[in-house]
Amino acid sequence: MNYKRHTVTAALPYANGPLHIGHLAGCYLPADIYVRYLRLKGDDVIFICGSDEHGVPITIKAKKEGITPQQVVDKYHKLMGDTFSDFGISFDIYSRTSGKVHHETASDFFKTLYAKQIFREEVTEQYYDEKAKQFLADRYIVGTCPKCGNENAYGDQCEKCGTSLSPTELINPRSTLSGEKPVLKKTKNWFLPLDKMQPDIERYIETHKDWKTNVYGQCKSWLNQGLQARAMTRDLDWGVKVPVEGAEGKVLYVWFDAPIGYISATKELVEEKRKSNPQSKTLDWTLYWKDKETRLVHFIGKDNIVFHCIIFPAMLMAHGNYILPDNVPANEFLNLEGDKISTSRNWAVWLHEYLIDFKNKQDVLRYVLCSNAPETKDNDFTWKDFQAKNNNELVAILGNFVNRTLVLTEKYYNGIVPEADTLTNNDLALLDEILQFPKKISSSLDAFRFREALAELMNMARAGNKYLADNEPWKMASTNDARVRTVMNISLQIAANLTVLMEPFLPHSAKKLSTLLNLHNLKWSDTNRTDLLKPGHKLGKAELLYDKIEDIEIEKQIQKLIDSKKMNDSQMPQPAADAQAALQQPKPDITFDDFSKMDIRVGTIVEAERVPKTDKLLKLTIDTGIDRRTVVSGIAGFYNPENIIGQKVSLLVNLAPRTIKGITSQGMILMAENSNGELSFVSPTKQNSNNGSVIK
RNA sequence: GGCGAGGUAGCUCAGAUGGUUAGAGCGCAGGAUUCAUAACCCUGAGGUGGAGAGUUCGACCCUCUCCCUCGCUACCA
Repeated sequence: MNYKRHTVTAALPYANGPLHIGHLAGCYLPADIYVRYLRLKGDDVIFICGSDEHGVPITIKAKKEGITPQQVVDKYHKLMGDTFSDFGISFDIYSRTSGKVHHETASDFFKTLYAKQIFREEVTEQYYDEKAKQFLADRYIVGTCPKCGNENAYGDQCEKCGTSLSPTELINPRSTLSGEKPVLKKTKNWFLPLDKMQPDIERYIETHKDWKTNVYGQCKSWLNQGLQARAMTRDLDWGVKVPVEGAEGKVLYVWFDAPIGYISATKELVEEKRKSNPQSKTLDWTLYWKDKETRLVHFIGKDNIVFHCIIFPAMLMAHGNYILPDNVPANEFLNLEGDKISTSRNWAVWLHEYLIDFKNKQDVLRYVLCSNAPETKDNDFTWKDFQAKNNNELVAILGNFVNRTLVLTEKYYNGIVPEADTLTNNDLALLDEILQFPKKISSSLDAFRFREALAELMNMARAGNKYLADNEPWKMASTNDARVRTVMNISLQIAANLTVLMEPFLPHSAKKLSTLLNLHNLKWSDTNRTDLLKPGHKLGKAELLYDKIEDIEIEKQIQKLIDSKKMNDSQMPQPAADAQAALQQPKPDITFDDFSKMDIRVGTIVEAERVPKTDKLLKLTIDTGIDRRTVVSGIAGFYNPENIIGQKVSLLVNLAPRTIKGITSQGMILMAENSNGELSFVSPTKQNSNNGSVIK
C-alpha cells in the first residue's frame, strides 16, 4: 500500500525519572532514524512524543519527596525534553499529558465511548481512607500478606513473597496516607470489555503477520490466554477527570490516557503549524489519525506491546473512524555490562550524565546503540565495546576516510574540487557500487532493520578507504595530475553522498560534514548521482569528525558502575526509604511472656542450595548448636548459596515446622528488610557468640 | 508449571520460502602501505550451528524430547 503521509510516535516516557541508554536504544533512536529518513525522502511525516505524567507511581514519588505530583512531572518533563533535544531526537512536538489539550482530548475520547455504551460499568468495593477522604490505590494500602505473613505487603503485591494480591486479601490493612484502617466503600468503575472485543482484535492482529516476530508472538500469547476486561478508570485525584456523572474523585486509567497523548500532541502540533505558517491554515489533525492514506507507526519497547497492539487499537476501534497502527516495531531490552538496567539499583548510563562526560559525542552513543540495538533479542552494552566502536569504526573508517580525502584535496588543490579526467573501468565499477548503497540502506530502513542499514553506511566508507588505498593518489601527485584529479573527485563525491546517508543515524556529524564540504540541503534522492560536488567548488577547512576515546575515560565509566554495585551491596538506606518506613505503625503491645515464647538462637549456615523450580527459595542447613536442621528461606534473590556458607544468622528455632515445596522447614531465619523489600541477615557483631546462643 | 522470544566463530550479532564449500564487524595472526587520529588496505586462522532423535534425496532453517537465557503469567516463603 502506498501511503501519503506518516504518523510516527515514540512511547511516552514516564515522568518519574531521568532517561538512560535503554530508552534511547529501544525506542527513541530507531524512531528518530526512521523519521529523519522519511523526511530526507521528502515524505509527509509527523513525529510525536511527550511525557506520560499521570498514574500512581508519580503520586507516590511526590508524597515521598514532599512535593506535588505537578512538581514531579515538571521536573522530569523538562529534563527528558532537554535530553531528547540534546541527542538530536527530532520530535515535531514533545508534549505532555498534564496539558490542557490532552485533558480535553482524553476526556472527549472517553465521553464518546461512554455515549456509545462501550463500557461495562461495575460497582466494586474498594478501600477508602476516611481521614484522607479518598479511595486508596492498591499501592497505598499495606497489610499482612495472607500467604507469607509479611506485615508490609502492598495492596497489589507482596514484595516479600512476590504474590499478586488484591487489597481485600490483606489482613489488617492500613492506609499509607494516614496510617488509619481503611473502610470498604462501594465505587463504580468503567471497564473496557476486551473479552467481548477479542474477535475483532484477533482479526486485526491476523492482518499483521508481517510484524516483527517478537511483537506478533507476544500478541498471540495474550490472545491465547484470553483477554480480560480492564478498568479504564481509577479512584485517584491525579489524572484526567472522568467526564461523566457520578464519577467524582475518579480519573482515567493512565494506560487509557497515555496513548491518547499521541492524538493530543498531534492536535497541538497542527495548531502550532497553523499559527506559524499561513499555508497550513487548513491543516487538520484528523488527517494524521483518520485518513486511510496515513500510515500509523508506534515505536516502543517490548514492555509496551500489549498496550499498543491490543488495548489502544481496541480503544480506537471502539471509538470508530480512527486508523489503526500499521506497524509496531518494538525492540527488546538493552542490558548494561551483563546486568539488567535498573533505576533503583542505579545500574544505568544516564543520558544527561553521559553528555557531561562525553561532551558533543551524542553521535558516538547514537552509533553504538544503533549498531548494537536489541532488535531481535536482548543485547548487551559494554563500555569497552563503546570505545572499540568509536575508535575502530567511527574514527578509523568513517572519520578517517573523510579526513584523508579532505586533507589530500587541501594539499593538492587548495581545497577546491578538481575536475575528473577519463574514468577507468575500476572507477566506473566503484561508482556503480556507491550508487547501490542508498538502495540497500533504504530497503533496510523500510524493514526497520536499523543495524543492517548502519552497517551498510559503514561499508560505503570502507569502499571509499579501499578506493584510496587501491589508487594511491599520493604516489602520483607529481607525475600524473589527471589521475589524481579523478581519484580525488570521486573520493569527494563519496563523501558528499555519505553526508546524506549518515544524516538519519548521525545528524550532528552529518551537519559537520556538510560544513566541511560546504554542501547543504541535500535530499535522499540526491544520492542517486555522483556529481554533487562540482569542479571548482570551494571546500571548508578539514577537521576531524571524531576523536579517539582513551582507556582512562572508559575506566572512569566502568569505575562509576563498580561504585554503584558496591553501593547496592552495602544497601545504603535511602532517605525516601526511611520516610516510607516511618509510615508504618508499631504493632499492638505484647507482654514479656509473649516475647519469651520465642526461642531465637544464633546459628551458622553450613549448607545452602537453591530449591529447584523456584525463584526465591534457598534450602539451608543450619547448625543451631542444639542440632542441625533444614530451613527453607525466601532469600535467593539476595544471596547466592555459595556465598553464605559460614554466615551467622538469627534463627527462630521453635516456629512450628512447615512443609514448603516438599521440604520440611524447621524454623525461620530473621532478616532485616528495607523499604525496597531487600533482605539482609541479622547476626551478632562480635565473634564471641557460639551457635545456640540465645538472642533475647 | 503455561505461553512468547532466543540459544550461530573468543566477543557483539546477521542469515527470505529447507538445496552446493554457514556470514559480517570487532578481537587475533601474518602481509602491504604512509595521504590519514600508529589510522587505512590485503590475506589468514577460528564454528560437532545448545543437546539428542525424527521427517526429507538434502535441515541452522520443519516435527518431537531435553537443557539454558530473557519476558509475560501462575505458584511458592
